[in-house]
Amino acid sequence: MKPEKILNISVDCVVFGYDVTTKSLNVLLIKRYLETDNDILVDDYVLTGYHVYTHETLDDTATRVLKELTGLTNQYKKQFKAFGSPNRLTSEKDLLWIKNEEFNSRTITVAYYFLLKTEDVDLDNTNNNAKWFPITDLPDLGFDHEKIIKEAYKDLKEKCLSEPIIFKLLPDKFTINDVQDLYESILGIEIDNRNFRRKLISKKYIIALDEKQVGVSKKPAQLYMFSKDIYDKMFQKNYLISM
Amino acid sequence: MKPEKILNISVDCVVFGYDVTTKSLNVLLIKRYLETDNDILVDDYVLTGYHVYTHETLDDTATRVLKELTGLTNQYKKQFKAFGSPNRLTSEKDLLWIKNEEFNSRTITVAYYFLLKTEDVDLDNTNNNAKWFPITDLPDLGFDHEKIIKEAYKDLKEKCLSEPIIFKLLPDKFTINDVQDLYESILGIEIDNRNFRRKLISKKYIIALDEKQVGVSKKPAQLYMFSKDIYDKMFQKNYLISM
DNA sequence: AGAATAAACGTAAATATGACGTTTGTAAAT
DNA sequence: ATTTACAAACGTCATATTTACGTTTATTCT
Repeated sequence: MKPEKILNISVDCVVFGYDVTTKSLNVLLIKRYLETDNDILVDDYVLTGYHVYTHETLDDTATRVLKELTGLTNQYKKQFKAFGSPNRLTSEKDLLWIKNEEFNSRTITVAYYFLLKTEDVDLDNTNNNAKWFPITDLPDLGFDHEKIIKEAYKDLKEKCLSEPIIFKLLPDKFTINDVQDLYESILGIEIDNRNFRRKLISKKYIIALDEKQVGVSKKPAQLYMFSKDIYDKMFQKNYLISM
Repeated sequence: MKPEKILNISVDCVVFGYDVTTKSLNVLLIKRYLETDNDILVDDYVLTGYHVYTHETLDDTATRVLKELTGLTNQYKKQFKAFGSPNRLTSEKDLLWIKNEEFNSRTITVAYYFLLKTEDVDLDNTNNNAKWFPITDLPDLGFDHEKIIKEAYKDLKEKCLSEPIIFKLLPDKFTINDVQDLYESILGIEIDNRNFRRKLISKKYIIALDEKQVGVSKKPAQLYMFSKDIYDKMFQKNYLISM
């Protein structure tokens, strides 16, 4: 009962970043481009990913990918799914590209997503042609990366309803409306501001700071922070059966 | 940027089965045994898993594993995590076993869990020495399979709070108390029967049948079924932000 | 000083939850 | 045939949460 052929494993990373000013949930993608004398053969975007070294854990590989892409470490990451359909990479474009990169069988990938602030990434300092795209307006994507992004997004949607991971996407100091805007961006829904406000402020782990927004042209909003310590202490998760 | 060494991939499956009569959530495990003339070298249990063929998807592999283990197809399955630490398989027992089976590098595994009814599995018809163990009383486990089972269980606990997957573990016709017992088994909590009853019956997708239990020595309980159709139709999931 | 506007607060009805006590229907025992 | 045992099934009330709105306040800009 041996496999017919040895398989190759890589880790692909969906990097989510939230831009507070434009209120846009973005994905970081890198440009793929290949041309002959008179033809553009490949011109689209892909996720970053590397092959897994045998001496490292899958988490290590993901961390390495993010480091090389953004220079960042210690960002929230989650392994959300492995993709391994045998015909993942059969489009002409992808085969061309794989030859070009001298890979020979990039079949199975373990996918992670990262949550960070767009402002923490200095795109000019990355060697890759990396660029942010709103999750609602993705470009042409290579391989099966559109599918991978969709699945990551789906997982993020679910996860942000049961855990306070949303704060990983926000600056340390934020307004109530920032949080609401982010929820609305992720879930694609509208939320009543008055009710949302009341509910969020009532949480013990949402701490009002002695600070307000500066440089805004209207009434400046109160700034808050998220206390992971307090959240962890009251960690008796809401085990209500809601179906 | 090539990997130092080609990696091998397998799929391991955690098969959960619920036994309505004993009210026990069980895991199906297979016996691992190896001895020399005067020594027992390996004597424990493991999950079933196979290597991934290049022509099949990961889902296919999982389906194949379940089929060969139980004869069943079309059971609920979920890919919940990939495990790939480089030192997963370093215990003496495991190395011995791997040599014995002529595997040479079983390093990365994509793990699935299945949900089914214990009554659907005919253990006498399986060639493997398969046996059910209560999740609360697992035997000695080989490889890193205890960790994998724990993660599967954790995922199941979370999942059953947000989706009606619990009915995959129950017979088509069940009583309200069956459902409560199962929730209690999975979550390890006690639930007030009167409140649970009220809540469950109020769901439109829980259909009262024109049938009652037979062969019980007390007041026979009303039987119900779960309507996936109705559930799917009212699929506007409870997008409440509960943190 | 006044206008404009986002931030922040308030209220009342409807719904859901949590913690209990009570009644009912059936099989088995007498 | 009546009684008994017992799980199934129903009921109630106080409290908490949600939903759906209207109103006030603080600040910047003109």
